Amino acid sequence: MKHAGLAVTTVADQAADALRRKIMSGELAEGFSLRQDALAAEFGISRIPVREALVQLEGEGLVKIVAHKGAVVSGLSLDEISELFMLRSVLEPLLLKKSAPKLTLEDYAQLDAILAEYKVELRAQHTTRWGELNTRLHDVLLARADQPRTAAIVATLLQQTDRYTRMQLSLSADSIRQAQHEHEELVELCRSGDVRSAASLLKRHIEHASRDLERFILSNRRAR
Amino acid sequence: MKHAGLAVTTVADQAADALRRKIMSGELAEGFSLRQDALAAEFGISRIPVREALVQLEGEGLVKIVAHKGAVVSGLSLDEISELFMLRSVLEPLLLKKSAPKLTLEDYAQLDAILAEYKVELRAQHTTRWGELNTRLHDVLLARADQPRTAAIVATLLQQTDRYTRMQLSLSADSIRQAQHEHEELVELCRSGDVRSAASLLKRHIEHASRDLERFILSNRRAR
DNA sequence: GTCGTTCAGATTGTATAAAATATCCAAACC
DNA sequence: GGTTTGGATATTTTATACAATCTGAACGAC
Repeated sequence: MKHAGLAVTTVADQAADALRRKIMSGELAEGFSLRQDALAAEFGISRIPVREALVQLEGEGLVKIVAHKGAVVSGLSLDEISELFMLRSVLEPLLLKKSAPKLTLEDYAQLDAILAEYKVELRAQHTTRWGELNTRLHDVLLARADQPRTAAIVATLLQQTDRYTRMQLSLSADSIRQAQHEHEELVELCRSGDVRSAASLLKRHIEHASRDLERFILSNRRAR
Repeated sequence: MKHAGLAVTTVADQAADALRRKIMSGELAEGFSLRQDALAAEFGISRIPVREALVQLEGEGLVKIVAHKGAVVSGLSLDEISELFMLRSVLEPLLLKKSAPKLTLEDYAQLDAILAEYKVELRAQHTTRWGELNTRLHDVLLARADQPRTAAIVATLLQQTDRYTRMQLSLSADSIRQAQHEHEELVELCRSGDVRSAASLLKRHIEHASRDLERFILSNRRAR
């Protein structure tokens, strides 16, 4: 994935990274209008790299550009969110089956570290960090599958669902504990070599998260 | 899908469409270096819309941009091609299951028309048209699934595999007939309401095409 | 002879300025 | 009163001009 690269070379990429972070963190909410000159002024750059950044992000589904009208932070409908989770529930187990047997000791060390930090941050209520850790965990688990295109798609899906997962986690302590528990079990199953069980747990884990989130959104919508 | 829109509003989008067509038709081969000012001169426009077109196409996986080096038509390795077909074999049956029951009489009329034209063009050796018909058939079959994100992903996959499918079809009369036969059976199964069989045939159809293509590429590679 | 360096040429990336387009509000018309 | 047409404003889109970066080859040192 592009934004995983450490040395960002062009201003447009830097702007894309900055915007991506702001959108994913929720600092820029759904439907927020992204005016080019405002962004250019904010970053201290010209509008052309801003435009390119927006085009990039549109490809990732984070913003929507309408010709001669402007760009807005794209919001997902409940149906779309469910669909993205459905896709994850299909694709991630597929990757896990190929990736799990190839995980190295370093990978497991990383996974353990993530799980540990997750546990710590649980008390601190660092919602932004949760999302990062969540995404990172899935990334590491699936990284060894050696299927770059699938991995890229899954990464985009994770990116798009991340916002909503975080929103939900920040308001439901139960969901957090549940996710943490499932993550630990998942890593343990992979370590023990039980790939089939791990894959099916991963599928259930994603479906579970999806159902939770749907319920959360529906109840929240009524409340408004 | 963006390039399905009829009224293209911006020059950048027009350039993207033109480039897309040229790449998919094979007029611009793998690895071909896309110089910005050359393209700008060719289209009679400035370089900025050319740049945006390239960024868009990069998001679709058709070109690869390296900062300060340039853009090239992206070529796929055999592994990547196989991976894309694998993804199609997973996602397309999923869509078909949801789409098939909702297909209208108009849809079937369209499908029949495509099959009929395919049969005619078979004799005429119009390879470019084959690819279009092939993609269109899959598109129509899956259109009613009402899962826009999945459909978008599949559309991109079709787009990227199309080049290679066409290359193979143009050199193997057997493959063409095989595909035609499977397509006809597929439509028939959908019409009869046997969704499960249709989905599994579709999966086999894609896997079959993939195996054929792999063999073709391998033998061709040795020949060089 | 091989390696490192420097410099010219070409190409991409960015900034500034001009053109095209959509939105909004008021005035005229039915 | 409601609808529509016109122009003013804001925003995007494109073009031109300039700066930064890379590539490749010639040159010299070891």
